[in-house]
Amino acid sequence: MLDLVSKRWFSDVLFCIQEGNNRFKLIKDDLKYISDTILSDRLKLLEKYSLISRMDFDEIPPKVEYSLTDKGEELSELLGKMCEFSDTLMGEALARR
Amino acid sequence: MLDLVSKRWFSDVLFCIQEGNNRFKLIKDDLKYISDTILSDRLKLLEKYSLISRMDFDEIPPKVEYSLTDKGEELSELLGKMCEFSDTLMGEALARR
DNA sequence: CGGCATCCTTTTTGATACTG
DNA sequence: CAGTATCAAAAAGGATGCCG
Repeated sequence: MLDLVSKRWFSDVLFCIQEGNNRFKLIKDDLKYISDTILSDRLKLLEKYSLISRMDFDEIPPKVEYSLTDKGEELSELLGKMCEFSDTLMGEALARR
Repeated sequence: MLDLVSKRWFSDVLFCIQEGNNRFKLIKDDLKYISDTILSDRLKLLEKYSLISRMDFDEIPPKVEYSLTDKGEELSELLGKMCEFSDTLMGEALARR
């Protein structure tokens, strides 16, 4: 799990979907500097561990929608806590300089 | 923070110290495959963010003891929760194969 | 639009030897 | 004992071009 969330962009993609960016392009545009390769990989990982679900409409041009599963929401909350914790930590580390 | 915990051995070292391995060599022996370089680096990071405290006895041969700070304990708990969560996730992912 | 394959760059990790 | 310095290896990330 730690290996997972520690991957660059992983949490970003998760949070991004949570905020309603449910299409490949939407996520890509929202995150700006993520590459196709990485976004694709992270989506697969998220799906592999049932953190998101992938809905393919089988249309041309392709249309695919992503959404968080309950587990995804749960993880998102945990990560949120880590981020809060992180903020206080980093704040103090900065103040100490 | 995520960048931090995602580094290889980072959480291992944290947990290891929590379990009472308070010396460089003890940690190294307990984790077996960690290199000096990495252990040294992780200890510095942990100290930098006040997750552990480093007590140097200024003896020869050198004697240094590490222990978790309150923040370290807090992080350790959060990581514990992530691991629990992870276990159920991975279990299910395995069961699905 | 939603990707994958290829190739290249950057970052991280690790092995070894050495020091106070 | 508790590290550091140096260098080599591996992993991760990214740019580009292409496809159904």
